[in-house]
Amino acid sequence: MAISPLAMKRFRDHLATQGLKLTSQRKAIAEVFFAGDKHLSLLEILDQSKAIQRGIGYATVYRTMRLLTEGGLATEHKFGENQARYEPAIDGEHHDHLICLDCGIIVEFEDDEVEKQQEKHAAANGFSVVSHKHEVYVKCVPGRCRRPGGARS
Amino acid sequence: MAISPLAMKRFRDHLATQGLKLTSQRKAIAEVFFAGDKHLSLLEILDQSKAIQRGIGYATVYRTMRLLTEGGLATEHKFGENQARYEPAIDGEHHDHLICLDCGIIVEFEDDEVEKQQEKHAAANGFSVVSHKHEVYVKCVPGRCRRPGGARS
DNA sequence: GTATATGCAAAATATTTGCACGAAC
DNA sequence: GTTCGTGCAAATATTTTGCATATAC
Repeated sequence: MAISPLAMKRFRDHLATQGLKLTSQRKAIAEVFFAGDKHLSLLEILDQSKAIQRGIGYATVYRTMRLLTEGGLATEHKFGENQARYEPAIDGEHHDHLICLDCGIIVEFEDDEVEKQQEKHAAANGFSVVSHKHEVYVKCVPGRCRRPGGARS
Repeated sequence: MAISPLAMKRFRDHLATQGLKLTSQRKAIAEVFFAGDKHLSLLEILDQSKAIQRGIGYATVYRTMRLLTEGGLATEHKFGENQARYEPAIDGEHHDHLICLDCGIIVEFEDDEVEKQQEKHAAANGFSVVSHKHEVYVKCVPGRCRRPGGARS
């Protein structure tokens, strides 16, 4: 599971710009977070980070994820749960989600048409778009359910 | 602020069907909820309900809203807050939201094109759409900000 | 009269913060 | 050396549930 060097660079840059420090904890958290497994909760990030750097605390993960979120490097979601999940935010790119209520799978998709419509409605109401969340809750077509190995991806 | 008789009827029917009882508390909560002011939080519903029926408790509002949500009469949202807000669900109808980060206004819109695209992506991945949440976070175009009277609408 | 509902208060979840110690720059 | 970061534990915020009593049917 190779971590995106690009994302890591953006992280380093962001820290440097803000006069913040790159600690071993932040490095571990970033490695986990940018490594590819998506939509992790704070606890999941904590667990995986501890495997890299022992002794990391929940609060540090919490604060690091807030840092990433505010810096535009992460996006926070609440997929119908009462728990936040995070995914790497890749620059100007954004995608929407299909969330299967049967098997828990989360599939991402992008759609320019939807983007366009959003802009249109925003403009019509005197707004400009900052960001959006678009979550489509679905169920498996019978016989086509692909339950994941275990964890949600 | 006239309460929708249609919504009320659906509520009564739903209760009857499930063998549930129409209590004075549920009536008060439904009156508040279906009266038109949208996107209320549990506490807001509680407060307004208490004006109609004194002595209502938070747990009752909580359970009633869960009842409505599970029955398809209400939709739960978390507009970036860590607090749930509810809005009446009008049958097959669903709409999306523009949420202004500047002034807090929430504007609703409907878009068949977006619906269509959702269906398309779901089908392409072997799913069928159950429901969706589409929230577009926006900011006011300079000079066109219309800050609300106070409460969010 | 019986089954369901309510209110209270407690428990369970999640998030957020204060503070003394430690680490990065 | 100074500033920022961390971990722990406590404080908040929200949601959820247990249980004895009250109410709709």
